[in-house]
Amino acid sequence: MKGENLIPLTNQFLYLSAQFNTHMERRTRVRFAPSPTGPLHMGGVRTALYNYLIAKKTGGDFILRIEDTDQNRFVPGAEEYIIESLRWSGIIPNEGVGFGDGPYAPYRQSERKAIYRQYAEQLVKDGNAYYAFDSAEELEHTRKLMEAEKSAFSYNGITRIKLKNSLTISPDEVAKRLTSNESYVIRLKVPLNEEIKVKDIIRGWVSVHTAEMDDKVLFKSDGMPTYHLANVVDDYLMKITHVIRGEEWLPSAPLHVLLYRFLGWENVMPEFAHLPLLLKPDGNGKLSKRDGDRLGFPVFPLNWKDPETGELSSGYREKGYFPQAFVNMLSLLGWHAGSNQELFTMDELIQEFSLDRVSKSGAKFDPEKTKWFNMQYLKLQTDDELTKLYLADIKERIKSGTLVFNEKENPNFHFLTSNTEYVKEIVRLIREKAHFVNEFWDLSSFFFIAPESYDPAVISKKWNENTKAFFIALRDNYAKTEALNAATTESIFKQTAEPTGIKSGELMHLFRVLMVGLAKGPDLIGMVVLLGKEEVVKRLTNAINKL
RNA sequence: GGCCCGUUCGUCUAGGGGUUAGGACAUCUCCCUUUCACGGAGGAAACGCGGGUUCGAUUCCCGCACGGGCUACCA
Repeated sequence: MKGENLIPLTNQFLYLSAQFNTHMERRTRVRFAPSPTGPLHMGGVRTALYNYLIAKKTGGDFILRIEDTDQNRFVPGAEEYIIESLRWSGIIPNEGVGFGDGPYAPYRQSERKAIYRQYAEQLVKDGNAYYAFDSAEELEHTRKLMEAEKSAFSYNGITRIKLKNSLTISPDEVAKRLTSNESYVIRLKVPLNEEIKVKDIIRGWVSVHTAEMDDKVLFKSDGMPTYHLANVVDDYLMKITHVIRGEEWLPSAPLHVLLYRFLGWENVMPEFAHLPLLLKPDGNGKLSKRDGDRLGFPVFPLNWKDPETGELSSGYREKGYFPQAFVNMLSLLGWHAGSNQELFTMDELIQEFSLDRVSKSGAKFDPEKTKWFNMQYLKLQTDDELTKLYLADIKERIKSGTLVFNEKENPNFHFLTSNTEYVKEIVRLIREKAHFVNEFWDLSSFFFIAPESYDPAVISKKWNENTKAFFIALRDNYAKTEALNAATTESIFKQTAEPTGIKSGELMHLFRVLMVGLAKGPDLIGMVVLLGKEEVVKRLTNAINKL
């Protein structure tokens, strides 16, 4: 964010365009490139979001590419999960797996398998890579041996001359091994004594000496490329202009720079931006699946059921979060608009977002603030929208059988729970008390189901012969009234209360408990009016008989 | 261990050579209210440490400490 990086991305881009013809007229193209090894983590959603925002801001393209080069780690359903997560979050790629093919299809690396080999072989031909025949077991053995001597093994410029590869074996022998069925990998030949510099939009220049780098495998013995090769090749082929990814990739960025150089693509190399990590709320370290289970908040956008263990991990969607709240919260984990604004629509995010305001340090995730965000979005909904959501929630509760009640005591239950107007009135009374729509039920179940018990703390303290007499009188007076509206409800209450000499606050409190069973809830008068004369009289009678 | 990255209230962060170091969540107090929330007002709360540079450093530089990431034929 300092020095040269002060120039905003877009300006920086224009600035570069003026200097290099190769950058001229390059349309912004970014990609989100997860591997389908499990459910998409919320940190992944944030990465996707930042990519999306940059694309939209610059009128460019946002691509979803599936990096499934590791056949061993494939998890069924993971790809669909990724697609569904992005869709729910409103982060919609305009090209890629699940979102329609663009001009660079296919977007699944396993389907691009044939493409990578030629580049790996080109690298070998140019002397920048070599065949290596050491088996995984042999290398593992060496690694263990050196570990025992408290040093680390690295396949690099020093060790490669002692290992089994095309640099140490005669060309004839190599040719023989290649044509026979012996398995081999292709490794990058990292130059001996060089400083590799990577320019990162967020961190500035990062440099690493080649002596610290190892000869990474580019092409595996199963015929698949590794991440490094596939990533660079695809980014080049798909004309990616900005690589925006998690910080865990920063250490391998110099390797990627080397690859661009050796492949002759340095002039169209994308710009890099390595995002700070999302950290667990307590202690330190990367936010992981375990933390959600342990601390009771979702780490994933959607529910996920592990196909092997059957273990269920909860998602923001199923917990009742609005996708907009989820995205808004995510946007602010590591980015700041520079103003005091915290609530952003997606359009506003597109407008305001820039990579040079992304912070460098990891952000501890705060589940509490996430709830606050959801409440803010709840407030933004209309009564009608919330009614619709509440109705759906009730239906779901009935369907799942989590809602139990006495059918005889509540003959109107099904009528009430499907009465849109009635439910809307309830929503008006309780909406301000909730952070989530799924809290509505607990805040208002008494509108559908008459109380069967009464808060004992209040009853034992305030229920006596005098108050009982009052409520009998009140019941009778209400029964005699035409209808209960706010005015009559209140005036009759007062008229009845006055002669008793009991504080009306006390009586109100008791009245509430007799109506709903609890010592808390929405406005009492509003509640009574909504329940209606008949129901109020019935509930009073019930209470008088029971207590 | 090695390499790389980072470090402002408990948390997310703003800021930046001279500021009463700002905001938000959480927390506390008060107000609103029959209650619970919501809302409003206010409070407590931070520049990791040591050296430089400078008239002056939280801000710039260097060390250290601490934290994190990477160190696979995983991404």
